[in-house]
Amino acid sequence: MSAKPQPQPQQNHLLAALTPDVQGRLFPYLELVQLPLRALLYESRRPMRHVYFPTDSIVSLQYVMENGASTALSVVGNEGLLGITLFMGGESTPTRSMVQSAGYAYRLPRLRVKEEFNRHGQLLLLMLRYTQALITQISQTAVCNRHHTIDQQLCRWLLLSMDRLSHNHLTMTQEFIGNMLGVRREGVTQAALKLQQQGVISYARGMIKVLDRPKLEALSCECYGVVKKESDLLLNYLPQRQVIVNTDSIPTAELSTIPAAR
Amino acid sequence: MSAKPQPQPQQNHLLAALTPDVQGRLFPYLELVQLPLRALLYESRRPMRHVYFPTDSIVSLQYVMENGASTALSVVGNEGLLGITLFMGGESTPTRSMVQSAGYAYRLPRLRVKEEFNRHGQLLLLMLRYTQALITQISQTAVCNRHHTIDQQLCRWLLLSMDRLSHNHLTMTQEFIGNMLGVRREGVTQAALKLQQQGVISYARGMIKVLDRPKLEALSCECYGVVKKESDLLLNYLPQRQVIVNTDSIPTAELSTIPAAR
DNA sequence: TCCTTTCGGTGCGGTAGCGCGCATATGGTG
DNA sequence: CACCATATGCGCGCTACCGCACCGAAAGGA
Repeated sequence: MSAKPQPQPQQNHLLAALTPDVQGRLFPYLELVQLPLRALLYESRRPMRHVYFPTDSIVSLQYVMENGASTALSVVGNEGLLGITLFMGGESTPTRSMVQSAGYAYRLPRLRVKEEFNRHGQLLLLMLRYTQALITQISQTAVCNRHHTIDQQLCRWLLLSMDRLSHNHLTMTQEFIGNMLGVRREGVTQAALKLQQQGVISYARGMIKVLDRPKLEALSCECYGVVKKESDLLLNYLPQRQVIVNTDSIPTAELSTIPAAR
Repeated sequence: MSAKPQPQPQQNHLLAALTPDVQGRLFPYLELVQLPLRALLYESRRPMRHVYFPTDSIVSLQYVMENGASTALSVVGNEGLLGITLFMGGESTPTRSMVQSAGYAYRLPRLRVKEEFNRHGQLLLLMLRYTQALITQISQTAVCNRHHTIDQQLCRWLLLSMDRLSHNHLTMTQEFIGNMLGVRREGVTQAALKLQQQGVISYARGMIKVLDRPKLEALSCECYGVVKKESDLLLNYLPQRQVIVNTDSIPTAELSTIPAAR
């Protein structure tokens, strides 16, 4: 957060994969927004106004139960987008989207998306493909929740998050990870301890560094591999063009934020 | 299975919701197939040739792990269709689809679906809406797997299955349900015993009867309600036309079957 | 500098669900 | 009618995880 980043639409793989003509139509309407940690892009059952394309932020989809406990269903970064409901035909979902790693995203008003969608072109195809990958990820979360230990799930979570970042460290507390996985903080502590003792990660007060990624993958359950493989298969785009865009004074999206994790 | 059923395309809600012109284009290509218990419509990572529209059968999507254990991700009956991957842009998925309650389904060759899909009309919209409902169901499975007891999950499962049948009895053993929920058979036995003692269900050797549905709903976790509500919201179609079609000597789809549950 | 808040580490009793082994009933088949 | 495969019931020890309570250390604000 110290050095000014230089977000550009093409950092998002979906935006980058569009052909110039589609980009020409859409990019003028893109709005760059800053996403602080814990901000909510969508709340459960509230109308959705934009579709978000993360560049260097990570957002997770979660379901919040009646008693307040939550579970993350998937992780979305620069490989994807948020707001699939808008083009799938609904207006809201029972899930919410929370920023899990601060950063930037471009967003497009609902109307523009629907407009472009109705042209039945490239954007439609891309979005559907991405939705398919998302379904795989949610499915695998279900499987993992049923069959695997917290240790394995932590590995999966770290890997999924790392894949969406350009560096090897994550800013999140164990309490936070517990909320994501839907387990106790103490459970995460135990799992993290084991990983640290094995030299796979190191951490301190909300900063986690991955030291040995191959080992992390080995310790993870098959779920990570399945999701990764399927995503790569589905989202194997054209090579991405590089465009340099310098930006300044980017607004923070007017979003509600989760207080402190209780 | 004693009395000959009279399947008709309109028993499937999605087919019924199509306007006559679309029906006119598609129905000539519909093929009625019989789906025996435990038949596999799709196997993991195998090419998919048809889209299936169940009339009175129930099919579940499941993921099979490397060690052979499985978990159901969702239940599909006459409210939906199987093979969303075909129009989402993939050719296969890591999940398989297994018949959970024998019956009939109409199927459409892949090519016809894609053709109609490319017209970007009603079928596209319907399918996307259904996909959204399916995502909700899979998500809720993930939540349920994490947070709820076997007792609650059994209730959810029974309710989801009942909603897709026109009668109040299910033909499935506890062993089978265990495979679906990804839990031990003994766990299901315990849960079923409790339900029977409370007079909510009665069962014997693979035949389960639901005696007190309201109580079943009360004993279920919130997951069932969320899925139901969201589906009703998304799939709230036009009133369905009734057409009587008499059929005879319906072929069984050439499908592989799971041996006996081990 | 002090004080408060946050983060991570630990221990303890309780429980849901697992793996396993075995007993019993029952419906279908020969 | 006899038999057998199948479906269900039950007990036992074990493990992963939970809820709770408490601690110390580090970070950060005043």
